[in-house]
Amino acid sequence: GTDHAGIATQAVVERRMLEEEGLTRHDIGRDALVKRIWKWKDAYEERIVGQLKSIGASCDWRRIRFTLDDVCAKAVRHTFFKMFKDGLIYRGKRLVNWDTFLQTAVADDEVFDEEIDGHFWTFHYKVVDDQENDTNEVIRFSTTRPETMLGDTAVCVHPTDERYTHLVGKKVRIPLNGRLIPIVADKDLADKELGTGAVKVTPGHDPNDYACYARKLGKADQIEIIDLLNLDGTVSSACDNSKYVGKDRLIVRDLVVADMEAIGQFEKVEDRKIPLKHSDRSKTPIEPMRSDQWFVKMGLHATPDGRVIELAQSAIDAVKNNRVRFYPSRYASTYIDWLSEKRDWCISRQLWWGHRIPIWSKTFESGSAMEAFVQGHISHSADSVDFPFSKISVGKVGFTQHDSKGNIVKQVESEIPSKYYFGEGTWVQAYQLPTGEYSLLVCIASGREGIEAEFEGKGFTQDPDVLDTWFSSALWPHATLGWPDEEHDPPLDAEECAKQTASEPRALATGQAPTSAVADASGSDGNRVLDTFYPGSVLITSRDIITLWVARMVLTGLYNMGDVPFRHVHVHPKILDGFGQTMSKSKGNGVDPVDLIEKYGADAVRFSIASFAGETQDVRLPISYECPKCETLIPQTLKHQKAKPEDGKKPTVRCPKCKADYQYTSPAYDPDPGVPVARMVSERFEYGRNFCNKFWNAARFAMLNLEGYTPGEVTADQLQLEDRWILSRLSTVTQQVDQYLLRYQFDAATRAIREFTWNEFCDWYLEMIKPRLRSEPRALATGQATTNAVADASGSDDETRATAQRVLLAVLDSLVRLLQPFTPFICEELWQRLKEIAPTRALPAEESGVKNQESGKARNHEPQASSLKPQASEEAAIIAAWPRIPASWQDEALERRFARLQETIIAVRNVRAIYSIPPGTPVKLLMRASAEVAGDIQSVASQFDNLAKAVLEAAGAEVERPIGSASFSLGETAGYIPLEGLIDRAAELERQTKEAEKLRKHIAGHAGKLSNESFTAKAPPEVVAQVQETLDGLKRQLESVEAVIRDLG
RNA sequence: GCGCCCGUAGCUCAGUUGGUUAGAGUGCAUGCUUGACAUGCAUGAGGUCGGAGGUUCGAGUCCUCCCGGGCGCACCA
Repeated sequence: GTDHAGIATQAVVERRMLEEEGLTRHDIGRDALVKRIWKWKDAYEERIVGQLKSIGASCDWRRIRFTLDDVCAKAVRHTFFKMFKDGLIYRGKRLVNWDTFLQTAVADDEVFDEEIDGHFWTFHYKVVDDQENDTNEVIRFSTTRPETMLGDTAVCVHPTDERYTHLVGKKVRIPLNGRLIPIVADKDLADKELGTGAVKVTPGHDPNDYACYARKLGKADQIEIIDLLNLDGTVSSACDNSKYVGKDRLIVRDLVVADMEAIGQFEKVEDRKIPLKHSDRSKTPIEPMRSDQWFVKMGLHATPDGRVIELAQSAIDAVKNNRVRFYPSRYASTYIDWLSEKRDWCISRQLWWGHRIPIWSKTFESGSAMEAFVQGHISHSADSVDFPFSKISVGKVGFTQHDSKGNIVKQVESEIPSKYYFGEGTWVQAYQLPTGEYSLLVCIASGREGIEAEFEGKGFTQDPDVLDTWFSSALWPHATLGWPDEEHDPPLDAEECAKQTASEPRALATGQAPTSAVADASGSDGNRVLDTFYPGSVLITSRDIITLWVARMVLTGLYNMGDVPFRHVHVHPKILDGFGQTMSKSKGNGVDPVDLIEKYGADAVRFSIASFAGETQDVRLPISYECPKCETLIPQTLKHQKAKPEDGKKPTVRCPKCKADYQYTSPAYDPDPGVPVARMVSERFEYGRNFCNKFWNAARFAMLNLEGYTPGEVTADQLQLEDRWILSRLSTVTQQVDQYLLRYQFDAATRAIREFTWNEFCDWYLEMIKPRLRSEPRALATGQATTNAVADASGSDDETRATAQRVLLAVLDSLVRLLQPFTPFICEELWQRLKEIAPTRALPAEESGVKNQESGKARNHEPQASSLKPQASEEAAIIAAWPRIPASWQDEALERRFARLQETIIAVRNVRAIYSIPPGTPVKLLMRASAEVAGDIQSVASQFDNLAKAVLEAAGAEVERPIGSASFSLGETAGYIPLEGLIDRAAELERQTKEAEKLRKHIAGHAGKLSNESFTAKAPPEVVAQVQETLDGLKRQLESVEAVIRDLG
C-alpha cells in the first residue's frame, strides 16, 4: 500500500497551484484543497502501484491499503481515542518554525538555511541589588536579534565561569520595559569561550533557550516564558512597552538598538554572516514561535484506571529481548539510542492533508463557568438525549512498579485532571489555558452517528490540525489487517489459509514452526485475517526511518496488539547517484524503475538490485541518458539533475553521435508530450540482463536436448564424474544461499547462484555433457595408454544420454526454484515449458535417514549413494517448494579432483592462446603425473578433446618433455604440448623465466616465514604445516619450470 | 560537535572468527562466424588494499590519529 506523506504531498500540490494558477490554499479553502490533493494522490498512487506490478511484486492486491482510507482511518481514530482515554495524549506547547508571511507552521524539511548579511550587537544589562535598585555592575551579552530582548526572561552563564559565579541568583533589569529577570547557570546553554560568556534567554523565540527553559521547569531556578510575537510577526503586548506593540519585529529591532544606545547600554556592533532559517515556500525568514500542539507521552505513565504504560521502554525492550531483530544488527543501536531519549512525540501538524485530530473543544471564561456547563449536562441515565456527562475521577493516582524479583524500581504519580465520561465513544478532558480560561476537550471515537454534530451544535469546534503522517503509518502492520474490527474484507478463506500454511517453509526468516492457520480459520472469534498475518515475519526498510517509522510501529503494535508487529527488521542500503548523493525527488536525481524495466527487463532489474544489496555499502548508481535515436549513452551530470524548465522550455541533453538535443526524463517535471525523450538508464543493470540472458539460453539448450526424455530413477553407479560434481556443487550452493537469505544478504545469495549457474553449470557441466547428449559414441582418445574406464562402467550410450538428461533436468529444476524469488518472470516461463516437456522429473530430495543440512558434517562421510527419484512437479514455479538438496551429495574429494581437471584444461587453452593455435587445430597433450593423478586424467581423456581440442597421448610418472614443446606446470603435475616448428624458443624461454621468477619470489616469502622462529613457535601447528605444504608445492613447481628452461636453453 | 558506515583494479563492488600467491563484474587488449547464448566463448594485462603509526609470529581484516566521502542526530548568542 501507500501512505499519504502529509507534508511532502500537500507542499507539492500547493506549490503547483501557486506556480500554475497563482492560488494559495486560503484562496480555495480546506475542502477544495483536500479534494485536489486526493486527485493528485490517485494519479501518483496508480503510478507507484504500477511500478510495483511491473517489477513483479507478488502481493495480494485485494488487500491494498492507503493510510487515509476508511480502514486505516478507523484504526487511527480508535488508537487516538484509546491513548487519550489512557491519558497518553496531552496538549502542550512547542516551538515551531513559523512562517510569518504565510502565517503557517513549517516543517523542518521545508526549511532551508541561508547565510544573510547581519549584525552582531553587544549590549549590557545592569545588575540590581536586593532593593531592586540598579548597581554599577553590568552583564554584557551579544545578539543578532536585539528585539527579542523584550521577551528575555533570564541571562544565562556557565556554572563554572568564574567571571559570573557571584552573580548567579541575582537579577538584572531589561531597561526598555523595566522587567527584572534572573541570572541563571546552565552548562548546555552558555559557553565560556563564546562571546562574553553570558547569553540572554528568550525561551519563547529561540530553540536553545526553549530547551534551557524546559530543563529548568519545576526546579528552584525555573524561568518564565513570554510569547513576544504575534502570528504576523509584529510585537505583541507581552513586550510591556506600548512603544513597540504592533510594530513589525524588524522595525522594533532598529528601535531597540537606538533606544539602548540612547541610554548608554549599547556597547558595539559588528557585521557578520548569519545562517538564518528560511521558509522554503515563502522564502521569508522563519521565526521560532510557541504554539499549541498535541503530544503522545513516551515515558513512564500511569493511566486513570491504574495501568502503567511505558511506550518507549516497551519498544526498547522488544529489541533488547530479541523479539525484534535488526539485520544488520548495528542498526539496533540507532533505534535504542533514539527511543532512550523518551522525547514525547508531537503528533499534530498544521496541515489540511491528513487525519484530522478527533478533538472538539469549547472555551469557557473561567473554571466555574466550565463546571456549570458540565453540571448542567450531568446525568446518570443512559437514555438522556442531551449531554449526559458522568464524572469519574479527580485527583492524583499513584503506583509502584516492581521488577520480576519484587523490588521497587519506580514510583509513579500522575495528576488526573477532572474527567467526564459521556456515553460510549467520547472522553472529555478539562484544560486550563495560559490566559486563565478553561477549555473542554472532547475526544470522539468513531462509530456513533450524529455525535459530532451534537457537540458542534453546543459550540464545540474541531481542532483544525491533522495528525503526523507517522501516526497512521505507525499502525500499518495491524491497521491494514482490519484492526480493531472483528471482520475484515476480504475475509480469509480456507483455501487461503491452506496456502499460507503451505508457503510457510519459504518464510525462511521466521525460523518458527508453521502455525496452523486453517485451525484458526475454523474458529469464529476475532479477526482471522489479523490473527493469521500478525505479526509479520520481516519489515524491510531504509535506515533513515528507523526512528520515525520502525520504532513507532513497534510501540503502537505493543500498545494495541500486545505483540511486536514483525520479528525481523532488514535495513537495506540506499541508492546513490553517480556523484554519491542519495536519490531524492527534490534533488531530481531519481530514476523511474519502469524506464529501467523497459530497457533491461524486470528480472534483470530485480536481479541486479538484489546483487547490489550488501550489508555495509550504499549502492552507487551512475545514470546515463539514452539517446532516443541511436541509443548512445550520455552520462548524467549535476547540471542535468539541477536543470529546471525555464520560460516553458524543457532542459535538453545533447547526443554526441547524433549531434541533436533531446528532452530527458526527470522526476521533477514531465517532458512535453509527443517529443522524443532520452530515458534514464544505468549500465550497472547489464549485469543482471546478461545473467538472465545466459540462464535463459542455458535452459533453452537443455530443453532442446530433451528429445526422447523419459523419467526414471538415476542410481549412483550411473552417475559420471561431471554428474557427481555438479550435484555436489548444487548441494553446497543451495546450502550457502539458504544461509545468506537467512541473514538477508541478497548480494551474496545472488552471487553464489550466478557463479554456480554461469561458471559451473554452463561453462563446465553443459559443455561436458554435450557429447553424451549428442548420443554419438564417445570420442575415445587414440593413445594406447588411454582407457575409458567410466564409459565402460556406465553401459550403453543410450543409458548415458538418459542419465545426462535426468541429471540436467534435476539441476535445472533446482536452479529455477532458487532463482524464482529473484527472476520470477523467466522462471515461471521456464517452469511452464519444462512442465510440457518433462512434467515428471527427478527432484533432488531429502533421503530418508540422511541428516539434514544443518548438521553439515555429512560431507565428511563416505559419499552417500546419491539417487534421483522422479516426482511430478508443482503447478507453477511461484508455489514450487524451495529446493532441499541433501548435504550428503557434497563430496569434497571429488571436487578437488575435478578442480585439477579444470586447471589442466585451462592450461592447455592458455598454451593455445599464446601460440595462436586456431581453435579447430587439435594438439597433442602429454602429462607427467603421479600414478593416481594420471589415472584420473586418463579416465576423462575424452574431455580434453571436448573442451580443449587436445588429444591425450600419454599420462604417467615416466613421461618426458618432448623436444620443441610448450609446457605448463600445476604443482607436481606437468603438461607438455609438442609444437614442432610452431614454438618460438625465445618467447617460450622468456615466458618460463618470468614464471620461475614469480615462483622464486613466493618461495622466498614462504621460506622466510618458516625460518622465523617466532612464527613456528607461536602460530598454530596447522598454519605452519600449511605454509610448509605450500612451500613444497611451489618448490616442485619451480623445479618443473626450471627443467623446461634447461631443455629450452 | 556526537554517532554509524565507507575508501580495495580505469569504473561498480566482494573479501567469513587476522593465516596459502587479494577476487568478481564491467571496461581494456588479443583471438574466436556454422547448432543454447556476440547480452556470447577463450586467453591476458591491470592493485605498495586512502595516509601515518601501533598490536601481532602474521594486518585489506584489529586499535589510534590524520585525509576524503555518505548518512543520521545535535548545534550555530
